[in-house]
Amino acid sequence: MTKTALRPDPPADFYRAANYCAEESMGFLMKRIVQSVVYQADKELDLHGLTSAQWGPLMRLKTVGPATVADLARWVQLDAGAMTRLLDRLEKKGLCKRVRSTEDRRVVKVELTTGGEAAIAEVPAVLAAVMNAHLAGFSRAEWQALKSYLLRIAKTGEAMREAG
Amino acid sequence: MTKTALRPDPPADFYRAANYCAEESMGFLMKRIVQSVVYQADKELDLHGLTSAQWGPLMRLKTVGPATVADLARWVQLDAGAMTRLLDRLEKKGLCKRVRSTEDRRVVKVELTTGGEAAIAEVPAVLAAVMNAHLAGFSRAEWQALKSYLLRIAKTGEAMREAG
DNA sequence: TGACAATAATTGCCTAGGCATATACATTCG
DNA sequence: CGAATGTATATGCCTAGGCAATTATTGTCA
Repeated sequence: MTKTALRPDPPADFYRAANYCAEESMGFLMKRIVQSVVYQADKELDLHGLTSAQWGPLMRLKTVGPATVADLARWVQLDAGAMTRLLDRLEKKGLCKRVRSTEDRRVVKVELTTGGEAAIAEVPAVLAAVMNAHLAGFSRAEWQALKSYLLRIAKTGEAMREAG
Repeated sequence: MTKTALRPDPPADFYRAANYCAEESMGFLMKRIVQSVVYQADKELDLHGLTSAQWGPLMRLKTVGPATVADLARWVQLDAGAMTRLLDRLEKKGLCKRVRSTEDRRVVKVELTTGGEAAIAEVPAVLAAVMNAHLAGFSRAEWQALKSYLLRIAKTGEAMREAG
């Protein structure tokens, strides 16, 4: 590793305590946007019997195949205990099933059932539509810029969490 | 109103159902970022006895003065019932107090107490610091661009909600 | 081997939010 | 005036997440 890799960029100095205004805050705006996106997506997907908390893990299973409880919890940034109970609800609905691993009998592999596959069939289309709707008026270049900003911030946040 | 004001921009077509990828999704990234910001802010503010749900309404009271339950609920995008209970907890801690209005005896004005003022004293500094830390490496121009993107998306989302 | 630490999942207890409903008050309209 | 309707807040019931402790299993090391 080089010196620059070890030294991340210093914090910015855009926001000041003295004149802090929520409406101009990146966090505040993003929270509103996320709420709006979730609300719109939920409105569509409720019809398929899925809540906003539930399609995340199912989609993950669809893309990466069977996964452990811990994997899924990390993916949706959820407490392991909460994930256990979320899987209880999903399993009760027959959307996934738990299989105790034979190599390591501590771990449980979670698999998507055919019912689960059917349940999330519409999810990508709904998410794409909701996202596109929120980006009305954006040029492709603006969208790319936005995405790169978000990726950078997410990465910085992740580094902060790892550093403690 | 002009014709253009009546016709909002059509949805974008950046995301497609067929190759939808969560990691590239605006919503997914923003959710992660918000979680990171809230986590970092909470870590600091827990020391002052405040949770992430609690400083929002208190800050609102600080900036706009006494407000009604409905006002506060709208501000933090919360159910009115949830806000009632949140205020119960805040009042029990002595951070705010409810005053039944005399003009309209249905409404309750919520006021910040001196204890509440003290509790949120550090909030703007903490939020500014957390936000700045997440924006490490950003130029002022990039930050401005990001803010304008977020404002546009938030506005579009709000319009969608109003339109139903 | 056997004690001990580490890891995966689960469970209990707490706070917390959404939705429907209840209660109290206000406004409107016949 | 008085019934109907609307509005502000509060309450009950449900789902849901964070944290700490528990259980079962695996790995480590003297």
